[in-house]
Amino acid sequence: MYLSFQSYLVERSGISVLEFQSLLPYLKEKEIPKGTILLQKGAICTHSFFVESGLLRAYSIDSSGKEHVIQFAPEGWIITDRSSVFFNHPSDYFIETIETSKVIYFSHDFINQASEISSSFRNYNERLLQNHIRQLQHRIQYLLEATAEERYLDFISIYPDLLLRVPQWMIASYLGITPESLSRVRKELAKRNFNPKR
Amino acid sequence: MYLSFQSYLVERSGISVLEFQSLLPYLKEKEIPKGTILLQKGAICTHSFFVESGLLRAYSIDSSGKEHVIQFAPEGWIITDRSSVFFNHPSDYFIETIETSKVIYFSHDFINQASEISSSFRNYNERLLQNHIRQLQHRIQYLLEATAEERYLDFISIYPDLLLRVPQWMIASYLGITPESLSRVRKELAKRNFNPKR
DNA sequence: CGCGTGATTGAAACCCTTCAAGTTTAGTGG
DNA sequence: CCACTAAACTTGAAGGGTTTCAATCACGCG
Repeated sequence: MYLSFQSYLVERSGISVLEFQSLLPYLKEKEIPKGTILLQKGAICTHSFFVESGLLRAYSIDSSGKEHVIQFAPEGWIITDRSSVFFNHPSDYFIETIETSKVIYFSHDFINQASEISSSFRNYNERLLQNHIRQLQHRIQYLLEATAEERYLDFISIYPDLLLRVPQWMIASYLGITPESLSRVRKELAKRNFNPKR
Repeated sequence: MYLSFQSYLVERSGISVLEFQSLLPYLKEKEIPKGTILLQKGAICTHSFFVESGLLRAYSIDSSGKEHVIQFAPEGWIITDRSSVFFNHPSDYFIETIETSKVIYFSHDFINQASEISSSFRNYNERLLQNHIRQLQHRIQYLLEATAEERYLDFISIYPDLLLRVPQWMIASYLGITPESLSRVRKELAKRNFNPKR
């Protein structure tokens, strides 16, 4: 059952199968029903989650009670509150399953141990961090520069597969607009003969 | 002249003075006049910049020609396009001196070499990355959740010292609003007897 | 079948932008 | 040190994009 995570890591990080096997004690796998909260705001995030199947999201709730989606994580993605894990701070957000999902839990110890025994894993982990920064930067750029429509087009070009799986109001939340606005954006695009893959 | 960078690194990263001395070949220092561009959009960012004195900023220019400030870097800060350095991609933005500045240039080789000879430097570097992620996440949260006024108040609580040194239109650009809007926000705050340190 | 959640649509309100003046500030050369 | 100019900041009025609120429609699930 860890096979998917194993082949993922072996392929991406260059860690060997044997090395991975030695890390098994740091892992646990769970099947999580749809709508389950894996991380509560205010709690310290002790684990990161690798999604073997299903779909998760991270979101915050602001002072006026509105949700803001921070990240989606379909199969093959990792989702966590890095800052909370790394700095041992209470988390600012929630992590929840959007679909029933098979999830691998791994702690910071896993990463430390893996970095210890495999320098290529250490490099891989840094690549992950750098990539995360790149992605956050991209999102900031779009929030500063782009209209709702442009942000939506960007979203579907990056995550075309999520269009069908994520409720529209969550996408709106990710884009920083209301569901009503997204609906109007889509209507406008349809009028101009735009057709996302569906 | 490298003393400030040396004591900064020794104190923060736990690298020893001797180790730092051995890294000197990877460093160069320059005095840069105000308004000089250190990194051009489209160029590959080969160096990071430690600010010994003065003030720099990173900014992008969008398709309609508008500037968007990504980061300010006063003395004691590091400014760079991490993604460009790490992935060898053309940079999306510019880095420019707002004031005449004394700047230390260091390449990725410096970081690799320092990580090689000092595990505490390696840890420090990861802390830097994690911290960067935390800060970007915070900014996204504010762009999604907060009004112009809230973003401004957040800005001056985090960077009170920059208020006096950075032209207002650049702060507006950082906040994602027009200079006119920021002016009105400030007027509104003044009317409500709000007084930033000045 | 009916209920609840999500999506759509309309109208009014709101925040912020745009454009177009003015005013202030800062820097430069005489 | 003043005069001049350019840049930065302010202010007003009009406009645009997005939100809010409310009502309606569509659909999946018990």
